[in-house]
Amino acid sequence: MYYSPMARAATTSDAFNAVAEPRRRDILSYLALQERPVGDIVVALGLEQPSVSKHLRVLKDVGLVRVRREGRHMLYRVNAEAIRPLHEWAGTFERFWRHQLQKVKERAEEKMTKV
Amino acid sequence: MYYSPMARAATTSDAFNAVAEPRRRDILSYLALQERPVGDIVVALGLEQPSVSKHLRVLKDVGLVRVRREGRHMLYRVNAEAIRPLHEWAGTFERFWRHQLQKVKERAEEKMTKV
DNA sequence: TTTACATATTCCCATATAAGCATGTATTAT
DNA sequence: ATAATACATGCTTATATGGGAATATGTAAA
Repeated sequence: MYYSPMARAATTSDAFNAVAEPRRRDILSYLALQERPVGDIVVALGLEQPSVSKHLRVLKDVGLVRVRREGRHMLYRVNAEAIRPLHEWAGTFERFWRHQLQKVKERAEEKMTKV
Repeated sequence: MYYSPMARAATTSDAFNAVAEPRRRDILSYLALQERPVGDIVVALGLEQPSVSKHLRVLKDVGLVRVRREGRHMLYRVNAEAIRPLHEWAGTFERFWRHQLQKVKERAEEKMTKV
């Protein structure tokens, strides 16, 4: 078997790769409030329709959004559950940034008492 | 000026793009515990040394890690503060997945009382 | 059945990898 | 000064975009 370079993981490989694209984060934030048809996203974010459809495809492939049809409209909504892994991974570092802030605070207080 | 397509945002454009690569998340998790030289990461994660150096370069460029030299060793450590934006963005969806879980729970309880 | 509307898909192309391999650069040891 | 150690960087290559433009698909309205 020959060498096959995985230049960069596919955007559809997981939620991390999918949300790396800023427009996709914008779309998710917009959809967070409420289920919406594609056209609304196009107008709200000022993007081209094909571009929005492609981004939605990626989001759907990784389970970050769900769709249902209503007449000519495709109503997309966020599947928040799929964002949890991201939140939890980042959360494993929470105690470290708290610790860093604590040290900054301590130094500030030390400076105050010295005055 | 001509059209210049940004095929995909640079891995160094922000923390979101930097952590999209699984190996870089592995490196961050490994460094979370403690400051480490490059060689330790190579051994611990079983990657090629140039590969680790390049990943560290990306992480450093977006401020996810800091370095200091100690003799021949370059000691890398996590800058947890840079992971916060990620945690906070994902956190804006927390109430939605809680809400989803709540509905699942309610349906389950409804089913129980019906029996 | 045309027509209009809403969305999805295809094709093209410049760009940015990530891994492998080779080589350059510090810094310490001999 | 030379060798060895620890990293960083450069080069090549196959791959996966994301935007633009055009076109296809699906549904409802006339």
